[in-house]
Amino acid sequence: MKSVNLKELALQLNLSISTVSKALNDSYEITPETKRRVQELADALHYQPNPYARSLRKQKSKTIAVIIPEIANNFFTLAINGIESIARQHGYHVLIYLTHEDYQKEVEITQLLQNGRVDGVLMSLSSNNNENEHLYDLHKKMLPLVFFDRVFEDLEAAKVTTDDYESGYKATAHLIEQGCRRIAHLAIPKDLSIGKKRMQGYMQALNDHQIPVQEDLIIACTDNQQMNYAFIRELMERKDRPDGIFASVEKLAINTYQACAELHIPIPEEVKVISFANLETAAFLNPSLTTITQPAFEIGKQAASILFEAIKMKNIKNHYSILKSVLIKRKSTGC
Amino acid sequence: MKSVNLKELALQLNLSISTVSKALNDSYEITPETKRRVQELADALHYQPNPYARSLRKQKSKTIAVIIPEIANNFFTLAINGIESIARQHGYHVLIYLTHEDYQKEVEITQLLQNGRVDGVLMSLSSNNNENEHLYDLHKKMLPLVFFDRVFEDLEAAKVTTDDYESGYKATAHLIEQGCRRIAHLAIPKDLSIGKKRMQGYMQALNDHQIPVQEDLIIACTDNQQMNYAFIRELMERKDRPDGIFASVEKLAINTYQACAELHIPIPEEVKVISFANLETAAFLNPSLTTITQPAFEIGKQAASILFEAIKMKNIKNHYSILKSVLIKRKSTGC
DNA sequence: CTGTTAGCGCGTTCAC
DNA sequence: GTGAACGCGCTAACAG
Repeated sequence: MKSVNLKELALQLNLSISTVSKALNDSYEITPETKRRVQELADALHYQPNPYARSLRKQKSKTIAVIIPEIANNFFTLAINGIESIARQHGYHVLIYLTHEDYQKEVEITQLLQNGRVDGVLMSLSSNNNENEHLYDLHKKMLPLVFFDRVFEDLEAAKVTTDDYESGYKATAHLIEQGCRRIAHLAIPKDLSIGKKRMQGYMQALNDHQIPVQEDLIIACTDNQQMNYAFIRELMERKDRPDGIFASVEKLAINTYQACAELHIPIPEEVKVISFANLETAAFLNPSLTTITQPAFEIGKQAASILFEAIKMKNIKNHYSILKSVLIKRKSTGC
Repeated sequence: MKSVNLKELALQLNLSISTVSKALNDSYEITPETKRRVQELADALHYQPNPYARSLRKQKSKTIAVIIPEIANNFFTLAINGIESIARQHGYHVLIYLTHEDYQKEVEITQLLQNGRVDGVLMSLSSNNNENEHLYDLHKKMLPLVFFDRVFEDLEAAKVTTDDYESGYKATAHLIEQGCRRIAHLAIPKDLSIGKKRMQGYMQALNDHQIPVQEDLIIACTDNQQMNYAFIRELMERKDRPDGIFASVEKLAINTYQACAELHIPIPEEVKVISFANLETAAFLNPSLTTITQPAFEIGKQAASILFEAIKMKNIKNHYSILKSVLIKRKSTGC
């Protein structure tokens, strides 16, 4: 507990506290010889400046916050990976907060960060997002803020996403090329930016191929996996069930596989599936699964880089970066 | 940036700073009426105490650190989930650090935490762990420290794990009951506590069933997935290939499935696989996969709870909690 | 019941 | 080139 501080060093060196401080900060007004003496003792005693005293004095915390809806999600874990690596590079620390898709928690968390605890915030929105006053509050505090993946379009802030509209379009077009005509979309909430865009891509692709959009083929999924599963199973039990499925997140693809297995519907012979998926696992679900892989790690890195730039420049950025996803077709290796 | 502070409140209320402070901290020596007035203005101005000033004064940071080897790993994401929920419950903040299985990074990170930045540390060790001086250093600082999953046995500290020995034993015994006689073990490094214990369980089960241990059926895997895959493929290409596989982590099971698919070896007809796995995904890899599911969320919660107890009591605990894993057998639903 | 004072550890004037 | 003094914002001890 009793850690060495400047006072302790000053005492042992017969110097004043401020001299020691300057020496350690390599001030030009200190003799090289003195610097050496100070540095030597500091090393010997393993001196480390108290981060909170320093933060108080410099009004800088060397800490950023990452707010995400959930963590048991490959996209977010990869993104955190990227964020952490950039943060470490800048000598920054990373606080993590989970909203569990709960709007109330999201509000609470943003309020925790209004008091200078962090120098900047990286954020991916939860669904159930009706009001957004808490985001405007953050913005008013002039706290650098970068959205990634699930962004809030209305706010002047930096945003980093993947090409969700384009991916949704390509995914749907791919199924159409495969001969599918009754393509279902397992959709995530429309109040999420990514949900909306993926849906728009889906719709546009159908339109461009003169296939009418059927409302009953669009399944509005939520974070309740059991309900999702029930909906999907119901969908596959219909007489006029879809011949193609565009799943907007990996979990929904997994649910689909399970439902089809239980109903003895062979994939991909009778139903073709394409899904967003970011780690190898999905590829092994069924070697025939076509996946759309997002550059999650890159997104994390880029979002963090933009944040640090904003912190350094003390201004709020208003970029909109869109990174490309990759559509990976796999050959079925049989069973 | 300019945030309201006690001084500001005191000024507007014609009170002294300390009175305002006491009022907000609900001190018994302040009149209810004054408390109300203070609280009212504080609410109106959205006053929030500066966390760093408070930390400096109270020598408490309300922050803990979580150090883990990697995050793209279902066990750790679930554990973080548990940790975060308990931390929030205690009004604590969570800093996250990734070692990427790199010993040097682990040392650097532990050094970052020696200066009072955090009130306690939750840690799961990286492999390549030869020396452990950095852990003794942490311990000497009297910083509450709780290991989870990958623990360091030699240190007097709290440790929370699953029943890895028992799980390894049961997994192997299960394969033996299924008729397997040539059982391979895809092992993680022995310098990890969990690797050692799972291996011991494997060996003991073989011994108890009079099956000789064959060194060439024990594959020493690392965090290099490509090499792991090469080893596994080589294993399955042998004429006398194993009829059962005990994978010590989920990724190795996935590698096995891929190798078998490429070599046209049917699972589970010719090779039976059992693996540690903590999220639903693995179950859908192949419905026949038997999994050992660890209570990762519970481990995170329990580790965090013990840590907070230690922080509160200002003493170092020396528990050793072992939580039970669950072996889940699934029926093959065919293909 | 309220105010004055001191100091947590550090960095930054400003004298000397 | 060095040191004394102040303040970042807050809490705690002591007066009154």
